[in-house]
Amino acid sequence: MKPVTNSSHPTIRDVARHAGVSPGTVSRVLNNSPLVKETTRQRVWEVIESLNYTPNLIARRLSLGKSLRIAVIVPFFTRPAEVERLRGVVNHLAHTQYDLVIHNIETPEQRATDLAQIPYREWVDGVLVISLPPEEEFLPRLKTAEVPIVFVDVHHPELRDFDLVNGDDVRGGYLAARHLIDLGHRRIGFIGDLPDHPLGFTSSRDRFEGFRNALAEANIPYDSNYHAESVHGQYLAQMLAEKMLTLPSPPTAIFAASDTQAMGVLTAARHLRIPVPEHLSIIGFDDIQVAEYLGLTTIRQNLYASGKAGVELLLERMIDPKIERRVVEIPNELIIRSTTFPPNS
Amino acid sequence: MKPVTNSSHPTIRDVARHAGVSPGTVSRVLNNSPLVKETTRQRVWEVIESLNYTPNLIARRLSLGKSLRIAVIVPFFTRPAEVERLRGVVNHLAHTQYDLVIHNIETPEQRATDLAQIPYREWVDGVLVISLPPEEEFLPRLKTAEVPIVFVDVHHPELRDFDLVNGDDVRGGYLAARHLIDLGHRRIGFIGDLPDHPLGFTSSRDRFEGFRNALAEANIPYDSNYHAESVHGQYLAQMLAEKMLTLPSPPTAIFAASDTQAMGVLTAARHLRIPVPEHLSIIGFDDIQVAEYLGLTTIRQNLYASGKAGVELLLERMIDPKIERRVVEIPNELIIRSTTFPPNS
DNA sequence: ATGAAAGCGCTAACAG
DNA sequence: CTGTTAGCGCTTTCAT
Repeated sequence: MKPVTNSSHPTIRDVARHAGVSPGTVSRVLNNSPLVKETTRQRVWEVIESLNYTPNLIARRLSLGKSLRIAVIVPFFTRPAEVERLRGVVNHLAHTQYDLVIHNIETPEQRATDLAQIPYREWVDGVLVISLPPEEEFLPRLKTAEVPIVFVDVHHPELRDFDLVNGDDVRGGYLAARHLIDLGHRRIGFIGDLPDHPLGFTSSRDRFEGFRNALAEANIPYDSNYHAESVHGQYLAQMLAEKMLTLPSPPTAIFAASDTQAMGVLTAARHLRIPVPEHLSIIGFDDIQVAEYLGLTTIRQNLYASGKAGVELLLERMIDPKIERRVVEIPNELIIRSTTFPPNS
Repeated sequence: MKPVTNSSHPTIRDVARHAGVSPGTVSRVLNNSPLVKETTRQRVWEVIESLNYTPNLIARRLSLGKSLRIAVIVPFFTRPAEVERLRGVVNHLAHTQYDLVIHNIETPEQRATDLAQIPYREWVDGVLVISLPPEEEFLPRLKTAEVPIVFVDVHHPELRDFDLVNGDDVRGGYLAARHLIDLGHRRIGFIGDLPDHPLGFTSSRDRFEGFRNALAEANIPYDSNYHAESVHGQYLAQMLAEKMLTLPSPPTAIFAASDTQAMGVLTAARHLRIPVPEHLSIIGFDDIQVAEYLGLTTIRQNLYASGKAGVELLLERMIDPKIERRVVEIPNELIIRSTTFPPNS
């Protein structure tokens, strides 16, 4: 064959020839084997540098039987929250010999093919799944996968055997509601995602659960008028909020399951000329970048840390698959800014 | 050797044995070679499926002498604008057999090592450089690189030989200033990045150039009081704006070289209780996602399209390195929202 | 301490 | 149409 090989690159054999040693020795030098005479090592290194030789990673991978790659499977990776997690992943991985392959998932079909095939077809050494609950039918395959898999920000009862990195959405929702209740609010609305998201996201549902817990604890009865859900998005949240705020007895505070949706609520208030926070308190979730600009009170998740923790767990497990299973919890934090205030009526 | 090979994977030889053919034939089947009998093809496919065989890409790469990977070198990839470009890249690449390796650059040192080494050490088949002007000393290496390199959003006089995808920042700046001038503004401020950015970004400078052109064309003299620069960032832009707006004769409009900086200007106006747009018009650049929420008038760059165009050029050149050099221009567009208005005085 | 040689899984030239 | 074979560049036993 005549491979379209990257042309003029010297190979390990060239180095060996120039240094008057065997390829094996050069390999040993490259891998810092202790069993090579100091003078030889020197000579080899000199040749390596004069030839500007760099090992071919692909050959190395094949020979080692390792791909030196990890895959990250992430939905809508341009969303602010996912990007921040990814940054944690990318930056941490930059110090290692591992490559990152990003699989962006935007439909259930994509998830199906990627989750099912990646561990096999792509020959990766590890997989990081972010924010993406697996479908039931793939669970068995995942459990018997030959490569380690770590889940970040996915809550699923069947993941008891995997390393996990999670924020506590239930607790986050509780913190948000608690804050409003402590301020004196009793009529509190919730705006979140539909519970049956095609990709099965659970965060909105869990945040709502925490929210309800806090209300129950404060003996505030659940009122379905104060509960609205739609497909994720700022504009739809705005519609829901406008409806809720024109109720005969509107809420004095609204908890949005994400900052994006909180922005929709802010717009609704502006349209209806309801002063925030004087007549309406608003709290979001995530603490995405604009939240600070908007002065939005919110629940912060340390997204960068969660991405970083995910790779760390994965790399450790790749080194030793038998270590005990770990669950890392990334704590949420209430960030009080200027959209929450005691109720006015 | 005893490679930690991905354990139980069948190889091409297993398939061959089970199908009673040679590995070569299996390879031909896999690669859709026309020179294989239909019945054989069928039989081989059956075995492939029953064995759940999938080819080892690493071996394939080594044998082909191609890495089937492309590298993208991008600064601060979490910035909204870069993310959007990346999405164009990732989504377009998902349909191909190529992997993406992301190199996030945040310092000149990182750029130096990555730009210099990637084409060699990493064995990639192509490189996409986003928003990152090369340092002079690396230009020769880039020009003689063995792999195709495409630059997206980098303006540099020495890039005459490369495929390029660019927005026209000068024209964008012109459009922005022109819009303000057409509204009747004469005292127009500019807030942008420092011209000597360590990574050599040129966009702010070019936008300013277009801005000045428009002013000159309208016979508005340049006033250095209305010109302020600092390190990129919302808060610093806010400081500059506050200073500019408390001048004895403050500008009636401000052009910020990015939406992020425009947000700083908005904050400054709010602090100083200057009504926008009645007493102060503000126009930004980029049309990042929040711009719409804020009602910010801005210059839109079609970022997704630029990322996509970048990979397309790259893939085409990888197929045929001898095609004529191309320059794709992604047009800017003035998006008028509610932060610009005729001057009030 | 070093060389020789086999092998990772695949492709492609060559022969038939 | 198909089998055989060499080889991609590297690592790692096994000898010496």
